[in-house]
Amino acid sequence: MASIQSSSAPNSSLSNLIHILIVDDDSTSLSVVSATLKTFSYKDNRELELIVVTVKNPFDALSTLRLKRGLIDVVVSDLHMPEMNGMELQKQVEEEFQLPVIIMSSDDSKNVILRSLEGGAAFYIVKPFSKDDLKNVWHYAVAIKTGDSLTIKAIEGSREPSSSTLVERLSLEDVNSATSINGEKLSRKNGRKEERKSTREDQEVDSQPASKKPKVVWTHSLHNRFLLALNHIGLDKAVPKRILECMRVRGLSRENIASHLQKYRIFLKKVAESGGCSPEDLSGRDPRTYFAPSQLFMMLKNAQQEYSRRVTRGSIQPGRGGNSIPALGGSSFRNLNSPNQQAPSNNSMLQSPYGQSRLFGNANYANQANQIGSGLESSNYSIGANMPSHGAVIPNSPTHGTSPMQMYHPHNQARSYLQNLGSPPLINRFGGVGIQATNYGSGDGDIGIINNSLNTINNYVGIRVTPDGRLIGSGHMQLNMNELSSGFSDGGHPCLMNWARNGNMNAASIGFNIAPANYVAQRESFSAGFEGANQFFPPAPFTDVYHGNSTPMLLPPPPPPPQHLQLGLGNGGQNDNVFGLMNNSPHILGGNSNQQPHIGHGELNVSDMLWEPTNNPPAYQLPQGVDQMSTLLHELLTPYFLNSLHIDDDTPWNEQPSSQA
DNA sequence: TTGCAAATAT
DNA sequence: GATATTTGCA
Repeated sequence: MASIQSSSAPNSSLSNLIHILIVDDDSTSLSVVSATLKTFSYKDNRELELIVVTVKNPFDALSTLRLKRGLIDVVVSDLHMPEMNGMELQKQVEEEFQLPVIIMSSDDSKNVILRSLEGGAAFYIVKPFSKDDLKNVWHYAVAIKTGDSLTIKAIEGSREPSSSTLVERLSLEDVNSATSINGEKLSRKNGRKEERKSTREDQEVDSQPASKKPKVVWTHSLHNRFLLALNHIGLDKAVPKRILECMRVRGLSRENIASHLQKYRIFLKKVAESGGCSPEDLSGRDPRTYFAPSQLFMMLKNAQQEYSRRVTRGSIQPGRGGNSIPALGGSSFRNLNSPNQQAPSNNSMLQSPYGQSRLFGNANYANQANQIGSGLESSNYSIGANMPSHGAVIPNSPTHGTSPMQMYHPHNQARSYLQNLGSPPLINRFGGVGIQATNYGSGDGDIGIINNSLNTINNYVGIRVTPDGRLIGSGHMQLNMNELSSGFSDGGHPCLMNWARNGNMNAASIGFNIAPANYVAQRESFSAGFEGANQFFPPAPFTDVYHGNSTPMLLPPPPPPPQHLQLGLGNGGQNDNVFGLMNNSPHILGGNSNQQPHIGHGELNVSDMLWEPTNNPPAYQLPQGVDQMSTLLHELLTPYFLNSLHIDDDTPWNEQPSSQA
């Protein structure tokens, strides 16, 4: 029943074998997938041998899995099959074998895709697939076999013997071939894997629970999952238990999460207080191309398409001073929605948030050069992150008379999220995180242009922004917008997020710039520096994507109650004019007022924005360990964290991610 | 349950 | 010695 084809000589050791079971009633599809995957395994310099097992119906798939219990690493299944559809198969496979199932189908309807992902599909590829789609499958399989997912799997012990063998025999070449970061790190990584291995081995061999808990390594992908959970719940409401439920990672304990949450909060606080990273923290790191974890692919793809669609159709609202600012809202962070926000419907992803006074998480979809980097133009202000533009540098020059047609079109974007996997770093493709204001200060026409400066050397988390376009990372150096494209640590490739090489939790270097539009108009700066083969992260649609009620991960709670006003932006939502609050808030969050002097007229300070006006008591109490600055930073940084992940990156989250070969 | 901080592992 | 993670405790 099952046809087994090995991509190379059959005598290689099990450690180098990747078994993929492909299930499809269409034999053409079977052979295409099979053949394509094999080409990847041929090309893969990790010397991994691919064993493809193809079956034509789900029942054969199940019996093959039983027969080869523990041998198959990944299942790729067609969705629509006569006897049992792919999702039913997935359910069974998950239940019985705890194996990831990738769903493929020609059905590209959002509902189906999301349902599949919610149901637990590892990811979803739409037929006819491109080579890159299948390359992803390959990468995923490699990740499953060698990567971080096994970190947790090793702990949970949910997989069968052979997989432990796989883990144990993790080849060092895998790690070494990953990239040339530096020898020290690599050896450390190897060390970790070895350690993991022995932990698992001990447990298995002794078949008694170790007295000590195996250490959880917070890999990038695990951290990513954590961040997703945080975003769904809202940082202010995220407690370990809820995060745990949301993350749904077997083997991960509440304590693990509590600890990590603690660490993450410390990180945010540190960022908030320091205003960013020190140059030493950031220098010398080379930006990498990152992939997002598999489950994000489709959501992001959908979101991106949706955003493309909306932007293409949407109006471009002119900013003041004759500059047009692409306006596109859509908060990725539900808890930051305007208090007046209505609950998203199932298709809320499709809802245009135009005209709503979102506060954060707005996304712009910037495309070609000369589009304004980011920000939602609303009557108030917004902080947001741009959608990535496929292959385009996104400068912050304002768009004069931008036509919607200049915006990104979904047609060529549709698959871009999967394209370039494994390709060398491309140019900066990200729009910025930023703050923009149209009602800034006295309302005399200043327009906040967001400038997201992401630079591993001389940018900081720029908390303070000045109207003349300068960024002042509190206590640190100023950033000249013209320098944004220079000084990157790796041949000029901008880098968005970098964790400190030394393991410290250092912030991404993100700069905010608020400047009068006409000023910015003369600038030539990037709106952001973020590179990667897979720049697709749209922060906004995340929450909106979720609906239904099956998978917690995909099912955020309903939007916050109206009284939930985030960020201390005012007075219970009655007045969204944030900037009216600016001048009466000299405080710096965390009490480090010595670090950030009072900002006078015409200057903006994020802290100011976050600070509750003294005559307005906070609308709600933030939980312990969460402050407004942390919340803000979380919102701002998360998209970048998420975006900077390799699908198979098992680098600990606070280390520099490894790069794809 | 949570978050903090001490203890322990790496 | 510095960090990351677990564990104990209020």
